[in-house]
Amino acid sequence: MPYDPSAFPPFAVTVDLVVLTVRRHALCALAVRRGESPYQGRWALPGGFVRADEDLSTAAARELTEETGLRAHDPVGQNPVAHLEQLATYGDPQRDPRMRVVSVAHLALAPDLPSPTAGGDAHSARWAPVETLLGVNDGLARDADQAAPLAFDHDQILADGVERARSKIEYSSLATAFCPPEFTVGELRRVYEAVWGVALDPRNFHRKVTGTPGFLVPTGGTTTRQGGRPAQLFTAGGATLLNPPMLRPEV
Amino acid sequence: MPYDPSAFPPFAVTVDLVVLTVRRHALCALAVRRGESPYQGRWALPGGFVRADEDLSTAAARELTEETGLRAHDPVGQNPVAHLEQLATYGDPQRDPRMRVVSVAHLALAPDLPSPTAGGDAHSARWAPVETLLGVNDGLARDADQAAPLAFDHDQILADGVERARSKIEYSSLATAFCPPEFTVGELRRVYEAVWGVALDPRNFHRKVTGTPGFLVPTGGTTTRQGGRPAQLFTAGGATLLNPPMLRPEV
DNA sequence: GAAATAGTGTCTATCAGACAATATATC
DNA sequence: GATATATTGTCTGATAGACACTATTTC
Repeated sequence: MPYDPSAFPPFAVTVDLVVLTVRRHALCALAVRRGESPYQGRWALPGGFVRADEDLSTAAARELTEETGLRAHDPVGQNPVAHLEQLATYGDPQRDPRMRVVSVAHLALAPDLPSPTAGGDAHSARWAPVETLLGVNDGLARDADQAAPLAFDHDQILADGVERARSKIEYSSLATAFCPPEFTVGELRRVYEAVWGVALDPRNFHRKVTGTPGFLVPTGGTTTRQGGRPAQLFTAGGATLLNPPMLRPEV
Repeated sequence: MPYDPSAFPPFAVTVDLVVLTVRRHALCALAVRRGESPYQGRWALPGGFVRADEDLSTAAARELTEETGLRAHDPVGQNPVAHLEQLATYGDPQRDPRMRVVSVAHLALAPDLPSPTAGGDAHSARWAPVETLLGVNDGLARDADQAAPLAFDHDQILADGVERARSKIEYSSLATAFCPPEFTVGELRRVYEAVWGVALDPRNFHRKVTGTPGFLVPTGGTTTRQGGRPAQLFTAGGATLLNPPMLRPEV
């Protein structure tokens, strides 16, 4: 290994965040409008530099809190809690026109929030459906506010994050990260439907999730916030891996 | 985003490689002995600096070729071909005592090679069973050549790479990356057995893999290199995702 | 009562795992 | 023939998906 600490090529290291939530039956991501060049005025993923004494996951959690007020895995949290994990690292030499920047992308899954906190140093921020941000269907899905692709390689990062979320809720209990602390089976099902973009049979879904040990723990309470017959309330159980998995329907 | 190109904290960026193969019925990883401080004389994963004009995957492929002679995904390769993918990025501020180094670890899966090429700048190199390198069973599995943990955080990186390989062969055709271009169902089964450390029923395995469309393509030839009745030879089919998956037996 | 959502039960095709039986090589 | 591996077939229990039916709320 050619370690020569005095002569290594200098890199900047950033973290970028794919923050996903489910709003109004759609999978949405947090986007911020860039206030400076390059890509000034374009939408981008939130992110920022890793500080000199900071771990990558610490930097990601800090950016998440700055942008959304969410805490990552806060064990004693009064604050809303989000799931946070490393996604992938992007280091094309040309990805930032100014200098060599390696970005360690992270994926955050959060329950529906009232409205984006345009905090930190973001010029403005919004939740937008991932189809809108990515311009699926040859750009037809982009609306007036989203005519252009995301800045840098953030389209690719967002697409990778969405695919990670879509596949990971199959074999883990991660879908509960999109739900408030207490939720019904129907609310959990609507999360799966929004993330996958499919319709699921409510009866089979109910049988499946309540029959998987450790997935859901009934709180004893009920709610009727969806209308109709009152539904039992659950919290996420300790199980993180679902066996057997909840498989995406074939297309 | 607080981009200030003139005042970003400087990082060194490296790639480290988890190169896995199956030798003598055991899952083995490539380790190199460090010739310099820190961790001089200790075993480590192969790796090196990312060059100033080089993509991360390019750097990983270059290191792989330097260390093993393997080419990553060579489309017109006479050379042996390996599967190469990004694994995860490790950036604890203390992981290298000399300076801030962020390492983008990659995972390579290769067919059994004659012997490690002690090429590049590695002092020496060897294949060792991952249990030996990781010292499972409270260190009892480490032999005389492997009394100490790997250098830096390479124990963690190796463990993450092994777990990635173990889980990924469940739902993808990646196990064929451990096989030569032509292989039998029995050889493929012994790959699964070595990677997972379990025994699989040869009859159910055969029915499963030959019944999954696109997984295996018969070449028409047969071989008897395992003894017993001649077995059909196959090449890897185009399918990359296995549906339904090949599930690891419960423990 | 109509409509909506929650929850249970039933049927069927498919699949995983256990294992009998046959095929074809080497020793 | 003994032994080893390959390959096919059979049986059984679990599960996914389709869907009938009941329960309990709001309008």
